Amino acid sequence: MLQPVRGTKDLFGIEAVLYRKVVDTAYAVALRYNFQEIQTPIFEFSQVFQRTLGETSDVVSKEMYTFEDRGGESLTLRPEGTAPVVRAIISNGLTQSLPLKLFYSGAMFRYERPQKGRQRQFHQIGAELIGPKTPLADAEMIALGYEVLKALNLHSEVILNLNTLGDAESRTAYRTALVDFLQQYKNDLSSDSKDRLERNPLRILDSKDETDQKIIQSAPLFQDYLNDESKAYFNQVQRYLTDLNIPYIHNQKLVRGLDYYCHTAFEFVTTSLGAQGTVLAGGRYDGLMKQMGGPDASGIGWGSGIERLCLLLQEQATVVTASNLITIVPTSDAEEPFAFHLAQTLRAAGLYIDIGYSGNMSKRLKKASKNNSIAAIIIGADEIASNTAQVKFLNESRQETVPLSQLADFFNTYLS
RNA sequence: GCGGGUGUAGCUCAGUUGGUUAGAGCGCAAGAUUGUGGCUCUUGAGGCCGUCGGUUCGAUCCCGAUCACUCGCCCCA
Repeated sequence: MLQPVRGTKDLFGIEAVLYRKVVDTAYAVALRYNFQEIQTPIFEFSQVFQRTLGETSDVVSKEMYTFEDRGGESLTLRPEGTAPVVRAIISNGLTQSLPLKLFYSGAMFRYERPQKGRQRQFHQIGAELIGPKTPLADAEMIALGYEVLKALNLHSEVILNLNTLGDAESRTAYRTALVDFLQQYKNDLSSDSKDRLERNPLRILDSKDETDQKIIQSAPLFQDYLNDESKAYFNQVQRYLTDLNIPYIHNQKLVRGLDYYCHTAFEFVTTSLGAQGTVLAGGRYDGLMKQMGGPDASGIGWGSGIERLCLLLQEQATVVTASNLITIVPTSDAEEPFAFHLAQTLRAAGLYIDIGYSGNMSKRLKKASKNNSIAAIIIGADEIASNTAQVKFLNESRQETVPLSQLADFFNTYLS
């Protein structure tokens, strides 16, 4: 059996249509915010991800497609979009032209067990705003995400979860307090959480284990450890969102898995995709650029899974928009050359033309119905002799004779 | 990476308590219709019953492994 590689998928038909719709819609919205497109290579030196995402993160420790090329370099298929974009900014000296607003779409790769809404090769749209460190930037990025979802008519299916991870100082203070607190319950924690206590204690906050949750209830709260600056920053972001009427919930347990995040973190989440409910997510990453060897510029960005968006679009039964297709129906094989020539002429005039290929006339008309044509142009010996065509409107049960020379104008007028 | 479920036609699914040529509906193709689609009727094509191995005189069916899909965990988009 010729199977595609595990966790990969062929895209065609309605799925391909939806995929394109998502990308085109998102880019059109991003353009209104003055985002420019960027395309980075599909793979990078492994260091790009290892150094930035955090050695203990799941992505780096078990999910990367890493391989050695023939020159002995360790390369990795990109598991996410932010690190390559930041690398590209440094590589190309774009740090001279901050602020930058960049939009991308493309394939990402993670070696995971596939599930609904989770593939090994998946595709993201994403946006990064690099330079300004102001709550306005955070709010603008969230607004962009919201507007993209809105343009796809998905905003009502999704809830914005918002949190702050504070600056480095606040986070370190809280982390210490949390670990101190959890140490006393160490033996009661789930095995996953015991592990997390070492690697990423904040993650324990959103554990699904019941016992963990009970313990967490009396744990110290992040907001009590935020310094004034972090608090003020987050308050301002919230004020902007409220002012823009973007609904959200402050989810104090929202933690993001990658090392480079700080301050604002957000996820648009749906309940209708099972365990993979996160549809568009991101956050602020102030230390990333410097960590990668660039200047100390801050940034905020998000990524969104195109496949997940498409699943949601399918669930709400999106209607395929009928194009204005017209099918030319030769009454027999003898009229095919003439019909082909006519098709080319009409296409050149800007019309969408298909040809009914084989069988008797009945079959050819049937095909014109099936491909959703608005009309059939019937060409037989009589029509050729009289330089006319029979135009049959397929959803109006109406038919009229039109001179061949006027066909293009006839349809262009009809469709306008 | 861990645990559960499922694999029969392009799609949705029957079925065989182990026994010649494995079924239906939809879809596809041809015809009924020598120039008129959606409805109807007739006919046809299409399956190594996911793959490999074991048990058996004989396996699509029982057993094992493997692969894929799926649900949950982990994690994320």
